[in-house]
Amino acid sequence: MAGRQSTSMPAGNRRKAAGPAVAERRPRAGRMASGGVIREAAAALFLERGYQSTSMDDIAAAARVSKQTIYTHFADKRELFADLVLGNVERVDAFLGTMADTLRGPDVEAGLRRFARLYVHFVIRPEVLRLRRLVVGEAGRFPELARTYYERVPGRVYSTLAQLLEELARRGELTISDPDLAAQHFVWLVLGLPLDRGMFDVDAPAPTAERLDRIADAGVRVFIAAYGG
Amino acid sequence: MAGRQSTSMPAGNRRKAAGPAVAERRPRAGRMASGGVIREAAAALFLERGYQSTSMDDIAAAARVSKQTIYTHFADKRELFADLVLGNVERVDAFLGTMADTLRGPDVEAGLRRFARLYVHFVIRPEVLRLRRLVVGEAGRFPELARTYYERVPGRVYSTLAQLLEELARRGELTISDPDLAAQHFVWLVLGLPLDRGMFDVDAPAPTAERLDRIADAGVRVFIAAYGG
Amino acid sequence: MAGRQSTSMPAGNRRKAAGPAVAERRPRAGRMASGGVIREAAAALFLERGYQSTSMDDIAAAARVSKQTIYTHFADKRELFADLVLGNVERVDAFLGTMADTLRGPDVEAGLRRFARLYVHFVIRPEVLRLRRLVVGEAGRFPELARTYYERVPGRVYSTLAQLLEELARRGELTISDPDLAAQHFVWLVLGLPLDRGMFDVDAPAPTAERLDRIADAGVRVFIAAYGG
Amino acid sequence: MAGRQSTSMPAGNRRKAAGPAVAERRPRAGRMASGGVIREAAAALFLERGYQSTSMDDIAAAARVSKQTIYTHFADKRELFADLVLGNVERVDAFLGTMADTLRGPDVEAGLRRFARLYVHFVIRPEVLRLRRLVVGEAGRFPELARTYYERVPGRVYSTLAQLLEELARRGELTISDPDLAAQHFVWLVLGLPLDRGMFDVDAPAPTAERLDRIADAGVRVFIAAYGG
DNA sequence: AATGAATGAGTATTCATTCAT
DNA sequence: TATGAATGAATACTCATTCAT
Repeated sequence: MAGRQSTSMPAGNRRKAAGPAVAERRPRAGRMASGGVIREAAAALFLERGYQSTSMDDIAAAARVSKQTIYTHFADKRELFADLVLGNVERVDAFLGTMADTLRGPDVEAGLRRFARLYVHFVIRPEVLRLRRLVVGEAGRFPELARTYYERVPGRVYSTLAQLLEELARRGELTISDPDLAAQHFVWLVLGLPLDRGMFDVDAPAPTAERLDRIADAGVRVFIAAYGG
Repeated sequence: MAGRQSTSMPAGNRRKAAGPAVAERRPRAGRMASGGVIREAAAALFLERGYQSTSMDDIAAAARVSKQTIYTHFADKRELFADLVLGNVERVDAFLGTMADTLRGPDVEAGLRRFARLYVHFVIRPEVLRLRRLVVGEAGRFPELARTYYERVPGRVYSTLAQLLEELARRGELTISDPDLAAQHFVWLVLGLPLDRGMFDVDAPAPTAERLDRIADAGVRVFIAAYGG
Repeated sequence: MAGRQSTSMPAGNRRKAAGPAVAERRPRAGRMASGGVIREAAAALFLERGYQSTSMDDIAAAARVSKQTIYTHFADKRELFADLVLGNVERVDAFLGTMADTLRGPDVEAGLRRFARLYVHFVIRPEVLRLRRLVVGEAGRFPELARTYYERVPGRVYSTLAQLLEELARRGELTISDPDLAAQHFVWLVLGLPLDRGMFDVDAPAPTAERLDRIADAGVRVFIAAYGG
Repeated sequence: MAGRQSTSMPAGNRRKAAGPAVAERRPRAGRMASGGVIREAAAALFLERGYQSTSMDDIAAAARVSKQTIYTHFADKRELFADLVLGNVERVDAFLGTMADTLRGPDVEAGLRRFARLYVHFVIRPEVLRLRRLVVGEAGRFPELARTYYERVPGRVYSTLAQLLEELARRGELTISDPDLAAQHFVWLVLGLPLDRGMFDVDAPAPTAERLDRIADAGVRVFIAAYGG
């Protein structure tokens, strides 16, 4: 939004007064970065309004770019959407690293608690919830994309967690027969309540950090009762 | 929901298959019952294609009714959607009753297992998953509706379960300090894995009954380890 | 206004008369000037059929342009209508200049007679009457527009006339205490009869030039009897 | 509005036998008055929103009557409109009588002044202006109706006035060669300004009674200057 | 006389995408 | 690389009118 055109001309009647000289033009600062600008504009709009309610015109306007310029960078609307959904998958890597670090330490339960808290706070962020809603809601239209998102984003957390749990089991810190299942139990004990609520209640204020911590801790307690020692 | 049309044809592409004779047209008697027909047609299409991808024309065609007839029964498209989402809420009652029955019995763990299996099978049905995806995906456009759905459908299961667990605790069969939280733990231990996967993977074949049972049982085992006796 | 299309065909039903070959289609060059074409087509149709009875489809067909092209040039139907009503206001300027010239001369009554004849002929033209009917008829829907039209078109004539009359009074040629009122008397003595009839009788043949001149002269005679010397 | 039909019997309900339980029915208080109720509802809506913007549904709702009941009383929408426009023509008679009375008296100028005031107040009433706008605006769709309205309503005033003026001229009170033209001059001297403004400015507050009287008096003064003695 | 249900044609407006420059 | 102009098909919703009861 915000002060959208540097020219002082009352936007809208540019049509006729195209201007004589070409040099005078070029209002856009960076010129080249269109791709990124478009990507960001599209992402913001998709997350805010959904896929179908966001038009290419909206995106072009938000990116301050002509519609055709979008098509220079992206084949079609689907691609723009796929870019939003899968474009930041690599960011998960960072989280995966932190995850391992968090879990490490002499006190297993404390480690699990640290990770549980980290994870629930991460997932409950509004933009993550919105993306999740978006992907789920468009799963009918983009089945492949939804599946891929699942594998690449939460799926990688699950499998990494399973590996780490298995390691702890091998070290005798936990008693686990099926590490994948155990990972699922851990995740849903911690995430189930706030994530489910968050998916349905759009306008609800996010739970407070304290509440999230308590939920995480309670989940870990149950997990330890079943898999501890 | 309910078997909407005895014909197995995927409503909507009738246009081409107009039939051989023109005389064959107008099979509908002329009066009555349109409301129900429309409701069912709309429900089927919404679940199949989503809200925005289903047009009023599609619904009219599927219901074999003129478009305006839809508008005599429903104020607008939103109302038709709300009808799908909240129109069958009372069916939950039946489930709630069964639920209580299922839990009853001398062996607590066996009761929980029966319920867990019942619940997971219930929730994993394709039409339930589709409705869930639909509501979540349109939560941005229909926040109130999504919230209401949450309260009336899964919410009622949660609170009923919490009551039943509390009762068991009072009878000394379980050790529970926060029944609502315990109910959430139970639900997500059992449902988390298949529901999460089901939400994202549209085309995936439903898990086999055996697999679901095993998942349910495993969840109950963890629950008992934490809350048992 | 402006002779809009040289073809005498009643624009709009070209569809059927598509011509023999398919290659013949798309006669419009491809670019440019659409704005003007649309404007003219819309004006002609609005004047002929009225606002509500003219559909955007009609306009698009008459302008030989796709419907969406209309929307790239004009925000909505209202804007197209406003363009017709206020788009040619500046043409009044020409008339205002002529008006002053006409009135000038040694013989005041002769000058008034010249102006009266000019004015009545100007106003009684079918397209002016149609526009007047249109604006009045849509005054309920476009109150602001009707008010503006009144101020900018007849209103400017009235006030210019008042100024000129005041000048004549200052020179002792007329006796006028309230120039605005005198201008109104002049205008309605001359215009009242033919304009009122013209507003109601759509199909009536326009009065002959002689009849209009006689009406104008008679009006001036009354005016002079009251305000002369 | 007022019961326009002199027959007190409900048009034609003999066809069917009354049936056994006729007394029990009668949900509507007045039963018979549907025609009138519809007429009034339609009139109010047409005047408020215009012809095209008033739907038969609107009228049915406002009259608290089923849509089909409207069609029992009126052939179609046009007839309902014609009824509004021409249905109260006979009221002009009352005005015509008053008009003659008003003009009578020893002082001609005073009589003309009385009539001028009466007339301008009559015509400037909002509902009269609205009807006039409506008829003018729909003159394209209902040319015959507009012409008839003109003849029957203002036209009768004009011709009656012409007769009365001619009589005065015959009595030597005025000097008039063309009574019809003189009547037009009178009418437009008095009405021109407020009627023209009133037609275009929908929302404008009606002129005060004093202002209208002053306008009327000024018009009469000009008329007398030209046609007096 | 009155109704509730139904209809087919039509309303303004929006869409993702392509073309010539 | 970027654009403004153009498009055809689709969108939700409305209309005056008729049918069977």
